[in-house]
Amino acid sequence: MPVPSVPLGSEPSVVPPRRRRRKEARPGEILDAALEVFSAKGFSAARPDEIAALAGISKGTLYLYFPSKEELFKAMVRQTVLPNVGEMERWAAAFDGSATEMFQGLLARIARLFSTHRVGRMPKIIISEATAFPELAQFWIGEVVERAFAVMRSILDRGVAAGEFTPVRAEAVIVLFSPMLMLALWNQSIGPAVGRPLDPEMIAAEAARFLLDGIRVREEAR
Amino acid sequence: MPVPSVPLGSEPSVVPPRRRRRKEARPGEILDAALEVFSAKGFSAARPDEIAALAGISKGTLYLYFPSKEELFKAMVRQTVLPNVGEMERWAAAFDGSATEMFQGLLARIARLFSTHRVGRMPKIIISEATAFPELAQFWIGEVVERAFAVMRSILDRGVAAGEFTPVRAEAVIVLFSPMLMLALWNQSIGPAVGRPLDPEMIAAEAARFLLDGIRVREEAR
DNA sequence: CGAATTAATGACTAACCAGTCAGTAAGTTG
DNA sequence: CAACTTACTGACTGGTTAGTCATTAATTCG
Repeated sequence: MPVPSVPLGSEPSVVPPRRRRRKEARPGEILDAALEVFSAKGFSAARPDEIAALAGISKGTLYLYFPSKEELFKAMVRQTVLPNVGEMERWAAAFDGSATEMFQGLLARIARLFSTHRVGRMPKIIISEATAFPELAQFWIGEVVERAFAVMRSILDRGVAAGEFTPVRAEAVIVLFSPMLMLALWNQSIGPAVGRPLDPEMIAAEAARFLLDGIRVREEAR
Repeated sequence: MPVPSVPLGSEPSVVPPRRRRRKEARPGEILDAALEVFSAKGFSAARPDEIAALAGISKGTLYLYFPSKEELFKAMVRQTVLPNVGEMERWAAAFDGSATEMFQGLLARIARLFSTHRVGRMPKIIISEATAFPELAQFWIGEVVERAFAVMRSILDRGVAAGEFTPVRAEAVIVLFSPMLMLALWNQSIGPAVGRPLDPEMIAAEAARFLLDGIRVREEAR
């Protein structure tokens, strides 16, 4: 019996030979595995052998597609992050509503993205590795931070123009993002280690409330 | 000339022999060097040889004082962090003023601490290593996060009691800390790699403004 | 079907590194 | 000053790992 028989009732697909040639599918699978392992262990502790095994290939094959561990790491960051930035920009460009609603919507969107998609793991990775890979940090600033800040600025400008918002200085925009970043960092490192995850929706809602109106009681009397 | 002469005008201290016996001073010096190297490279990439060299001793001596790299790491975290938490608690207990002033004061204090003292490097280290050292994350939660949250809660309670603040749910307290944590993380990883440090005082002031009153314009009209 | 092409493999190597320990010398005691 | 104690050293070991390459086998083409 050289070829194992396919069990009755299973998919009519072919039984996979030990070594399949799948040049097109490999890079994506490798990058998926790399995200998994890099985000769990950090750059130095992640082993190419483990990434390869998770992708269902040998280490030699991994090095056929990526010239080094470092290049693999950078490619993984690009593939994970860039599509999501573009999508956020399109959402912002098409948004129809008040600046307040848009601000709340942006935070809620980021919270949902971080909790459902693996981009949520990127802030932790970038912060951990920025010192060792300044080049990566520069890429991150240019391709992610700048573009996210631009989206936030467009919301603020809309709000100021409509008389909804007070002006906000450019250097302080990061403060408006900080609760969502904290959420991602917490849920990807300290939270799981301690069994106390944060609820993304609740954090987004509370952050929007604080940042829009603050925790002080409104002065009713003049 | 077996003993090199001390140059005129220099300190009247003895010329250090190659091997000095300084049992009392070593642990502290080693922990300082460890903070330096661990915060620059992360746990896995930091080499005991390098830490020892920075502390002015050999690797063998390092292992005389700490049984392993991991124990050295934990001792370094404890020594760096604990004294500062206690000081913050004493400040809070002695504070005399409105809740608003206390909130602003706390953020300003944290900003100053992070920019002048090496505790500013701890958030990055903890977040990076929490997955690999769950035990460390638990220590951090219990000894730092809980106590910092308690200080913040005391401010919020004072504010609510005085009619200054609206009530804030316990799970959302982290949002009030997030700008200061973001500041520390940025200035210890992405910022330097990209030549764009954040100004701590400005971030503290803007964060306090946003969190107290929000970015929305106050409704003058009823 | 047989030859040619190339995707995939995994044993190998060169380098690295945490931790050890036999030996050295600084300091102490009688 | 001699005998002793102990802080300190650094060459070494055992284990690990990033990256290589000769070999194998899946696929294509004539």
